[in-house]
Amino acid sequence: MQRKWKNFSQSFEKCPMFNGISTDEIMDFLICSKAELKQYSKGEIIISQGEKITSIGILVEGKAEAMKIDPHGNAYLAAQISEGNIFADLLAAGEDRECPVTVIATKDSAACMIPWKSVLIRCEKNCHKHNIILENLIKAFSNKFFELFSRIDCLTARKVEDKVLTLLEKYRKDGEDKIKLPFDREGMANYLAIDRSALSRELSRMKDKGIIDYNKNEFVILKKVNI
Amino acid sequence: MQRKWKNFSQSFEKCPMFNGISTDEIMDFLICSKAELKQYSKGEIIISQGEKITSIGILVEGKAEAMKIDPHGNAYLAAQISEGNIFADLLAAGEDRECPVTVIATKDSAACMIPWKSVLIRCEKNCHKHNIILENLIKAFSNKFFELFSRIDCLTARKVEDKVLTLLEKYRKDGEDKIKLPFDREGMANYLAIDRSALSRELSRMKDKGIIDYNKNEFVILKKVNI
DNA sequence: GGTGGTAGGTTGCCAATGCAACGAAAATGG
DNA sequence: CCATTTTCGTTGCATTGGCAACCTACCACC
Repeated sequence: MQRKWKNFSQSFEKCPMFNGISTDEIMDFLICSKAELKQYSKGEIIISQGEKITSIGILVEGKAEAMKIDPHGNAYLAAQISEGNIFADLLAAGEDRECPVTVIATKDSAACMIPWKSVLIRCEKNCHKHNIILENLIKAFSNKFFELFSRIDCLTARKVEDKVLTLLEKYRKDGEDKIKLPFDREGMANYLAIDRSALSRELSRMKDKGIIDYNKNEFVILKKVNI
Repeated sequence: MQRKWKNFSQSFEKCPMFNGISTDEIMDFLICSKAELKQYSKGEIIISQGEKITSIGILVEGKAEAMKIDPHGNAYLAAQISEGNIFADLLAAGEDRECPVTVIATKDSAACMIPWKSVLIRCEKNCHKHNIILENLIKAFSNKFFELFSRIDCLTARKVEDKVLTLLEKYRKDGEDKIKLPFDREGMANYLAIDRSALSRELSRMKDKGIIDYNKNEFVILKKVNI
């Protein structure tokens, strides 16, 4: 039984949920919490939009994407899920909520599904690692929340220029001039909910005006517009 | 000691954090968790942008607003906090995170500040109500998360018409035609990050085109545009 | 080296929408 | 019940940005 989890120990170790937990303790927890292993072929649906989920998932192998269908029927990318990422966590932790996205495996994948109840309820052995895991999870919730929150800052700016500057500020590391974004242009445009060509145009304009400089996905803010 | 909390029992009772907990048990919890009462005059700052907070707050009296300063120095409203609302919860539950907003009392107010550590750590008495409170809080986290998530759906629509329709769908209750929004026009425009007059214009247009009907903040979707 | 594919810059066009200003209607306060 | 304030709709104007089409540079693969 424990064997199957061992194969994926690397994924578990990089999962923020298990920060500060030894590999052996992780294995103990997985057994104690009655986690299940599910496997998916490339293209297979892991969770459908509208479905109700009571287990949190950890992607232990492969890659997946959360797609959202808008009212016009267009599908667009809501999130990428890589090895070691947690998914469906806030969904399972909520009360009887429908999944707002469809999660699809983009490679052959495996996921570890952990019943939310067994995360929440202390196991009989009262293992104190259990507490740390819950605490880690809650921190992950907080991070996900503030990630959305800061995206909203970008989205509520009324002009492309302001959206870009807000985005750059968000990714600026203290003391560093270079800002490296984790997007290509199309990803950046999607994140900001604007047209790719309009973004390109505006970036050029901002470079001409001397507000920013950039090369591929590395940016520098030259001129503080305001504070 | 317990006296001071009694004055605010109504606020605690409507706080989702204490769902299913009796008033007496709430009082026990507040003492056990070393909660503190803080009072603020109208206009006083409760939390400053950039501050780090380790206690979650419950507004037990008055009213407050979370204001955000954008890069141009404009302040805008990020959230309203009424009696019985929890605030700074995801902030305190995160790790060492700076508050992204400034919280200001808009009336003379009182807040109960509960150290996050004492929510997370089981008290020595191992009171099982403690678990329910934590579970309630996590559900509240989930709700706040999905609230943001669905706002992003509205914000990422490229046209005002789509933003409006997405918003209406979000507030539509199953089986009811009338959709009542908790905004005035200006609030609605802010939520959707568009100009108020542009919203008014578009609403009129949509009424003319027979897509929706409305009266004040009550709306009806007449024509399904798509699915 | 050639070839096909992809990412990203450019541009023209025009509809969408931000902005400002105004007026009407409704709500509030005395 | 009147006066004041607030909310909401309307409109003209200038700007913005979505869309489509095209081009270039770069990369991978043969």
